[in-house]
Amino acid sequence: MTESAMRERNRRGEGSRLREDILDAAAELLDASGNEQDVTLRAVARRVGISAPSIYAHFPDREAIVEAVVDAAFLEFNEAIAAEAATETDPLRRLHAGCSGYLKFAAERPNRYRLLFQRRMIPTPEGSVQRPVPTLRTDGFRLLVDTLADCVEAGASSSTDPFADAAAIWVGMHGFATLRAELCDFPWPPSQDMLTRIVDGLGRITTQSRG
Amino acid sequence: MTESAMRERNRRGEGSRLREDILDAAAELLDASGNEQDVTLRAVARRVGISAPSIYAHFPDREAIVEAVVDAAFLEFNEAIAAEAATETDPLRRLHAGCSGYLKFAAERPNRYRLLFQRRMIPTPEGSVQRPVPTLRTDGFRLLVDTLADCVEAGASSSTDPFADAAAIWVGMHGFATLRAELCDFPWPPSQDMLTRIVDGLGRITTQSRG
DNA sequence: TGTACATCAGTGAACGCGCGTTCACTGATGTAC
DNA sequence: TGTACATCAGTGAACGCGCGTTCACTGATGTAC
Repeated sequence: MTESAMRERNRRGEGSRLREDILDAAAELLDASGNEQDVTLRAVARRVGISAPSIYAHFPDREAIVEAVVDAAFLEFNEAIAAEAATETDPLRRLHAGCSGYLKFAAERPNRYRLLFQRRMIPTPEGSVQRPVPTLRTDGFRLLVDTLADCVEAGASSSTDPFADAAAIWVGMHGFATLRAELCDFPWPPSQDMLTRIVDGLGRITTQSRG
Repeated sequence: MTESAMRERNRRGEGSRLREDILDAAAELLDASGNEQDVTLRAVARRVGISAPSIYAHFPDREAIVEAVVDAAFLEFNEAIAAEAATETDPLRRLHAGCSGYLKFAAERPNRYRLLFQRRMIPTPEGSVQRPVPTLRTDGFRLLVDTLADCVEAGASSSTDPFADAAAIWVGMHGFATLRAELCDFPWPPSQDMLTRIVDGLGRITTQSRG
């Protein structure tokens, strides 16, 4: 990856392509280290093959780069789950498929996943108004609630509070995704086993619906 | 906390008291910031009220301080859970009490909790032997497995694999503890509700055992 | 009881490092005439 | 078709900062005689 040697100046009007390169480099750095603090302006610049100040044409500061990487990661994450869920039509199978996509994303890109839900919150400056959570960051959960509601309607779940039960499933997924990444030596049951335990146990899946 | 002004030199033979002060300061810094990277040698020294090089009499490097704080945190954590569990004799109630202690610790000292299971693993130097996980770090889980096994014996759980089901409960606890700390704005169900969902759902608690 | 001295518990200055950010600049590129 | 020039896409040097770590040191304190 001697990209620095290869990179040549963008042509006129194509300056914004550098923005993409910066985001890609930042995401790669994050995947490699898992530590947000390692995504420094200078490290990103080195990886892209530009000088550090060049970044300021596209991002106001270091934080803005990371923030953009998070948004991109959420987009990928949502798409990965939705794509997996879309392979099934039966609600219960769709629920499992979506959750399987969730775990797959977390297993394949653990550091990217960490970025989504384990990021240190930016301390809100005193007196400032709390920014609302962008819908981008809740799409995955909404799909989960809807799918669980479909399961109830289809008689596959006895849940009386799909929102709360979906929250419980999410909690289980997240716990598994993060602990498995952190404690590789733990004798985890097979991923499919664990998924079934979590989804069926927390989603109040009725026994007879599992043929 | 103008401790720096108050601190005076230890008497002869009491030099090791500084070690405790350093650990306390490091733990406090961590509680305040939640970011392990903020626990710098110099910040710790400032908080204790000593010069930075003084630390080297007690710790070989910065990493060793954090490592010692982690051990101390695990000790506290295990004791908090065991103490809560010890308030009950009925296995199922003991299971709930222990898990409640777990969540309480995580809620009261979220940054200390993060240190336990969300710490970036130290990349093992090439060719070095992997250190075995100290029992200190698995005591909590062992208690969980044993208690769930007691529930099975008492007829309160239909689990056929207490280890795997305990792992699932742990996963749920951890997911709830971390997500709740990270996403304060999410409309979480009450903590007790969530605990019941997780423990009963993943621990295969039989309906009739819940009076 | 007095005193020389070893030891203990630290200090202060300095090192080189990588960082975020600023500033004045440069040189290629497209365009107006 | 040629050329002056505005603009674009960056660069290079410099700033002040806090960091981990090293080194030679200091001054109080307890102890051997």
